[in-house]
Amino acid sequence: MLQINEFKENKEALIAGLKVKNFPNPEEVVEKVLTLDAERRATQQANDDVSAESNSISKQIGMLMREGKKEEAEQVKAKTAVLKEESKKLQEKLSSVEEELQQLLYTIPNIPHPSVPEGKSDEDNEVIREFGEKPVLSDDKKPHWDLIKEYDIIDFELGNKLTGAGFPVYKGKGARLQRGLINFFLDEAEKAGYSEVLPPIVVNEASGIATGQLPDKEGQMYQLTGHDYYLIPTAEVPITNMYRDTIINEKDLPIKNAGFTPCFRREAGSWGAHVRGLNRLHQFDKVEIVQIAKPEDSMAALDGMVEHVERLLKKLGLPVRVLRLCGGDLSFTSHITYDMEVYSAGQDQWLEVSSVSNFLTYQANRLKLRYRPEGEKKTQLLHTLNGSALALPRIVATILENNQTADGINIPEVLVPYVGFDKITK
RNA sequence: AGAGAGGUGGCCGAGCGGUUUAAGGCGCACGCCUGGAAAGCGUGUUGGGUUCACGCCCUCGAGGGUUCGAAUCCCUUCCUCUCUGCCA
Repeated sequence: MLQINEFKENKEALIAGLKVKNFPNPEEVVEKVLTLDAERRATQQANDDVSAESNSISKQIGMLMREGKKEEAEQVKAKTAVLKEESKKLQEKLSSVEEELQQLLYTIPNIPHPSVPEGKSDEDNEVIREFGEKPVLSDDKKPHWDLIKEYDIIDFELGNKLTGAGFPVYKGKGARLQRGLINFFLDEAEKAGYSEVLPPIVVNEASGIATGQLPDKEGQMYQLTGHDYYLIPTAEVPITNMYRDTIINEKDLPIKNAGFTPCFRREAGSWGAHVRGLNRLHQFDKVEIVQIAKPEDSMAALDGMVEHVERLLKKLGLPVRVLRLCGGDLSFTSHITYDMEVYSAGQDQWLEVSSVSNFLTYQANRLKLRYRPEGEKKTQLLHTLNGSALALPRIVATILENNQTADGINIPEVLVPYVGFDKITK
């Protein structure tokens, strides 16, 4: 969530930013935050004063007791009743004001970067780069949902039997391709300086709150019964939360981690032709990259992450376009996001395969993730960033569709050592 | 899962109702000493709220309670260790 300081110091910029994000009534909400904060401070101060007084009385009683002056002690004790009453009231008020402020802050999204274009939906996203050749396929080209049946490499019906819709079974060369891609992505991340982690795919409530999935987006996650545990929608959640409640040494920054996990999304309500086959699943595999950077370095770190993802896509030989998301399409917690889409020739569609974002201190504030700048007394919040590098299903779909030939599907050269074959045939 | 023992500062570890303002040690930082170093001596060393600042308040796993006063007593909860059970 945003820091109170941002409201005090950059009120106008903040209101303008909220407008870009299509947040309703920003002026009103910002004023409300400032009012609540002033109330919080006043109440806190009043309560502290009462505490100071009762502390001093208690010490006095202690001293009198030690000296054996019981009657005097009793007399002083009588004074505390009023203070107790007062303190109780103030504390109740304080926690209700704090709660209200907290809840309000939870509803306020992150502020977009100045370069983020205005806009309502994904149609207003800005294409900033395009590269890679679209393949020229014969007229009998097929979408991947036909190809996977033809070559028997991914089985949706079998997944239906085991679980339900959106949980496919990868078989034979399909499974092998999946495993090869994961290793390829992890190796490339390692080469780019990301240190590998393999985190749990089940997380608790505190983790969900810190990265912004909770409160209110629990509908998107699968929850375990009997626990406040959730299946992760992305490795961002466990990896970023590794640094919850920590103060990082400046010399250890930036922190760069990469991790492979399965991801689980309920995707309630989405249906239709554009989500056929591998385009949208309830369980899918993804390699995620995460960085924790000093504020002054985070935008450069973001560029580095985008470059890394672009390099992967180039190596796979896929046609790519890079989008800068508009205010309306930007996620709740994001300051700026670049989406990478690949052109999937069999279905003639651009598919999002990566989303790279800088969250500034928005997550770090909930995470209490800080460092102490050289020579400073106070700690400072860090910036968190993450990106998919990459999400597998749509990459698989595109590889299959774009490399289909009459006698099989060619595997991109860079993957051949990883999968152990260069063609998928019948 | 059952029984028992525990969770105290960067780390070890004392404290079990009032000079705790958390002893003592280790580590770390700075200073003195030294030709230089080691040793020794001295000072500092959780995080947060509020304040121009001094200060004040909160923080002994977390949350409640008892009390004038809680690290200390009571309840709830989470976690760790040992034994038993189960198990890849």
